[in-house]
Amino acid sequence: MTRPIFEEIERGAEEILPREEFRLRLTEAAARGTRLRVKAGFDPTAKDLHLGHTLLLNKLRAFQDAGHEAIFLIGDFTGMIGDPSGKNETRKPLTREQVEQNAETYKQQVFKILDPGKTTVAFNSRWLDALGAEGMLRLAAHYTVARMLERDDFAKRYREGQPIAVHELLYPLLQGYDSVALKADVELGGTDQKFNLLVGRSLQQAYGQRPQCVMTLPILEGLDGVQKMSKSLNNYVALNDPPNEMFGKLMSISDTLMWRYYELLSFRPLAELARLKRSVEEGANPRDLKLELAGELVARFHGTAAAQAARAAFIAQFSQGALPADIPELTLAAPASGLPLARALKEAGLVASSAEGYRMIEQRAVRVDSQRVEDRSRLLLPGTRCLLQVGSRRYARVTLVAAPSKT
RNA sequence: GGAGGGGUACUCAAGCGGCCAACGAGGGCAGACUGUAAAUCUGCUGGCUUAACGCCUACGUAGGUUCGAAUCCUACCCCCUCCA
Repeated sequence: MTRPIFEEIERGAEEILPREEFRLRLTEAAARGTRLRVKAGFDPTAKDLHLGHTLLLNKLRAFQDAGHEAIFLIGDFTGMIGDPSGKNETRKPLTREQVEQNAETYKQQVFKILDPGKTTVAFNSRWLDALGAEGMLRLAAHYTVARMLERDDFAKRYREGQPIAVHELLYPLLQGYDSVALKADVELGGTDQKFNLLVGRSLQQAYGQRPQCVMTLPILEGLDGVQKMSKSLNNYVALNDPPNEMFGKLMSISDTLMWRYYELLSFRPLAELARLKRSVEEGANPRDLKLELAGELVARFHGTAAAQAARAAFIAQFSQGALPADIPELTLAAPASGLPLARALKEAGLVASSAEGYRMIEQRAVRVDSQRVEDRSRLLLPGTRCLLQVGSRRYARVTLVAAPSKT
């Protein structure tokens, strides 16, 4: 019996529709030695992939490992139209150049997870450009307004009198048509994509294809633990984040969120997660598990050595109060009478303005050579060299040189 | 085409001639507390400066009235709803 195969593929999925048919197709493919075409679409709006995207990518990878074909679809065409986001706002349309640039960055990043040999990268402009007005209308004829308004966010906005642009109603059709063009067997997406994925299913049927199965995956919360991880909310961990930064971000999540990340991002067996939870209930410090989690994820994208180094640096800096290793070195010009500290902070890039610098000093957040400074009129004299700190994360080492006399 | 409503700082949202750099909430930053957290409490949150005063810029855009406007007037731009 091939039941263990189902378990591995289905792990972590929110919903599989229809599940029986999904299993049937897996079984058929195994029996015939064919590969299923598994599609996941990405908007080319964000430049950098973040951990939220990896839920989908990991699942694609799982399909690949089971011998199937992953189709990484970049929605370049729809990206240029402008896409309704989950927040009931209309995204700005992107230019062709932006889209191409973003797509290129995507491709470089996805292969940190996907197996290039079993991946097809596709752009939906290839068939959507060619669709034309006639094709668009024929496509639109396969769906009704009433059914389109069944989608949760459309229904809500319509009910509350919020605007819905017509092209937003067409967007799911285009996404669904992607499945037709690709002859997808399975489509993956976040739970917020459920409706769109199902549109693909019915369009395939309308075009005489065997309709795809859909698998939805949970939406990953961002570092704030509340809203979904996204670049625009600045609560994300990008795959491109340098190891130390990635480690630090992961350590800053709440204990509650840590468990969520363990469940969704860690590759550890479920039995082990249960064991870890028990150990915390028995008094273990969750911080130590957070170190483990951060280590696992950093290692996944940067390698084991980098993960160990990041962990050591983190402990040194925050647990033991050591200075970080990579403090920027700067040289600032100071008049003979001295450079006001607040301005030095600004010029060193530690604060956005000297007004903010003064505020930081008043709030007892500023240290010079590790000594807290509360005197806002403090001057830094030329010829000196010192370490500036704002809060516990912003550092700079500056050398003051005499400024050429201005007048 | 007609009628009505609206555009305020990162977001939401008050203000409707001076006390408004603009209530409040969220977010962000900092301090205390800690496990680096989270939660909680406190403070800050336009810029140039500063002991403080001050000055400049900002309430869709451009003008105007006024000693004085985010608040009144005019024109324009944009958004939303309803009717046709």
